[in-house]
Amino acid sequence: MGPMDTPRLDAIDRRILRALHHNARLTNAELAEQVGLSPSPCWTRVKRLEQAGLIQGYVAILDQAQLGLPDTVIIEVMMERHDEESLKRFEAAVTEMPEVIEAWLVTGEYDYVIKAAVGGTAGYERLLREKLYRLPGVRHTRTSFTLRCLKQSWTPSP
Amino acid sequence: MGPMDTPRLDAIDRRILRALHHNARLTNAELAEQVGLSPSPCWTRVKRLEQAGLIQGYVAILDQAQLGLPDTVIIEVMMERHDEESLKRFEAAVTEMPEVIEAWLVTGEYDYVIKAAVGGTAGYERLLREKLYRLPGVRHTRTSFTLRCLKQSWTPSP
DNA sequence: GATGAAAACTTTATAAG
DNA sequence: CTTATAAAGTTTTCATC
Repeated sequence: MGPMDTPRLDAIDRRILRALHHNARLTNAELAEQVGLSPSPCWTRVKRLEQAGLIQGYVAILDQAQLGLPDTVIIEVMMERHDEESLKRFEAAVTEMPEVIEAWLVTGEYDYVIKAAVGGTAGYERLLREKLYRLPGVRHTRTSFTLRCLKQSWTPSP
Repeated sequence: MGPMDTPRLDAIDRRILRALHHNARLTNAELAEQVGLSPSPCWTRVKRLEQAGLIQGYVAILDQAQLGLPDTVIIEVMMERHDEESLKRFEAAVTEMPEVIEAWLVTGEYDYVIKAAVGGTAGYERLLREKLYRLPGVRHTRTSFTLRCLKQSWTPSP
């Protein structure tokens, strides 16, 4: 089930990836038709792509506004101390927060970039004051509120 | 098919969302078992959640390294001019770039935040010099290379 | 909400061209 | 690769408790 050595991708593989990236619930028959193959080789290719780890999984995309968290914020975090201990604790805590959608260790002026879903400025303030700033080692943060999403993909276009 | 008025979510709805957020290819029978319902009411709820727009879609998650774009960068962009015309052209161009995974209009010092997948520093330089800086109206950018992903979700945890 | 049943379709495997 | 076959499982609808 883990990643194996990278297979070369031909045009049909790319069409399969694009189709499933767009709709993960296509049936094999529908997919085969879309990519111009008969069902049986199509099925073989999908299994090969899954086993090669190229397809990592299938997820449902939910509406975060209807889940009560309509606003997306991007928070950059600068740490005071950079010892293993502080960073590990910070990372573990951030990973556990349900409003955190994405978190990266990055190069540059700041140490981490976090994308979170919150309910307005009140929800943001709560996240910042009650959660992030209570974690030891946080020196400074800098936040951008998102106003509009221009593009949201879940992987680069195949 | 579009979003309707928000239904209240009970505990079972949340379990359905969590399960499908984790694996969008569960069969209705498997899902029903996981959430403690028999298949037919489970199926009715899923359809209701889809029609309410709470489930926006189902996507396959692909391995960007195997697609030839192993590195993720976060690029903040400051514009020179903020007239409708310049912004529209910029947004249209960014949206079309296959390496751009996500792009937001934001508040704060910069105007846009873009997440892109590139092949190393060479791929990044190409994106910046051959694509982003050729767009009219771009004054300045500031990039963080990501070193490690701590968390990657596709919506906040239900 | 649960259950059960039936028809249409899907998955998965295999065989043969 | 294609077409064809077949068994097992799944979806979807509908009737009934």
